Amino acid sequence: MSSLSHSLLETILERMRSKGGRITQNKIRIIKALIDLDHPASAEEIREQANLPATKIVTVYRNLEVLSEIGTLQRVPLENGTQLFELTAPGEHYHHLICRECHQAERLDVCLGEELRGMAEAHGYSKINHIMEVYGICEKCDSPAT
Amino acid sequence: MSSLSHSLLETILERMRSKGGRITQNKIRIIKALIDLDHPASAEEIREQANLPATKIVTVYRNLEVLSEIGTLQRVPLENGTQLFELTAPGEHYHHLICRECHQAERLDVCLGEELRGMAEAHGYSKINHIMEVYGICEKCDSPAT
DNA sequence: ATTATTGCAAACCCTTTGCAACTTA
DNA sequence: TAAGTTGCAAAGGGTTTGCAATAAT
Repeated sequence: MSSLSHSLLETILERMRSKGGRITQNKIRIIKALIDLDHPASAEEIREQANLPATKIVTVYRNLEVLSEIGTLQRVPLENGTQLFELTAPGEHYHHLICRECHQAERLDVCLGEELRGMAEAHGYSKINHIMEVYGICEKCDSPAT
Repeated sequence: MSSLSHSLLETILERMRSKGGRITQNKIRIIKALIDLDHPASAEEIREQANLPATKIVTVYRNLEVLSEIGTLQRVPLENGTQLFELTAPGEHYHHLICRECHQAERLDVCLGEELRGMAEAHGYSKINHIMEVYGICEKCDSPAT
């Protein structure tokens, strides 16, 4: 009952505390930035959205790592080998449609999770997860340069 | 009729020639190595399989790039942000079940290509492709250390 | 006080690039 | 011999690490 009244931010902060972490302004702003962005973004974009120009990018990465450890961060691979970061509800994950030019990303409502888990287990694998991302050129980027 | 008698190696060499490329021992050995490996591998593993200890890794990358340009190379992202390379029939692609410890990878017989293309086009995207990879721990890596 | 967090700077890893020397067709 | 390929060496880009200084509980 009490947990139902918890926002995602509060839930995350609680998880951080319970593993011995301390709550800093950086952490709060970074989590809020991820919530506001609501789509995969680079560490740099996250720092900008969090309005933390003085905070070093190392620190952003370290805080993203903390989010990853408590199971509430998804890493989204791009075709060029870099990655974006996205906040998820603990234990959840998403799939996206990503423009390979502007990196705009929208969530897709498809997931083969159950099927893939079944196949992987049949092959003797454990601790299974998966990624699925769709890449293309969005309408905006496809229109003739003006 | 004539093309039916072409092996994948010959097909690829022909494509290379027709775009002005020259056929070197490096190219032949790298392609053969990819065919023999028959699963995603790193540039370094490919050089080893090709038995080219004297060939610089730059050259391997450059030849992989050529394969990519003629549409017969797939890049497989790992969770750690690096990538593996795999030969495909021109225009084809695969999905895999990959051990996140030993990087052993097997092909999976699933593909949502059509559905995803439809969804992406409905969102106004063009030049669509996608990745899907399943990660886990294989039986070998999961058994207690001996 | 104790322990986590931050900055600094350098290292890291894979990959790419510029340029000159060398092959291949 | 003209154009593609290779090696060399260095740069690149995103990410990580060690260490000392700083800040949160």
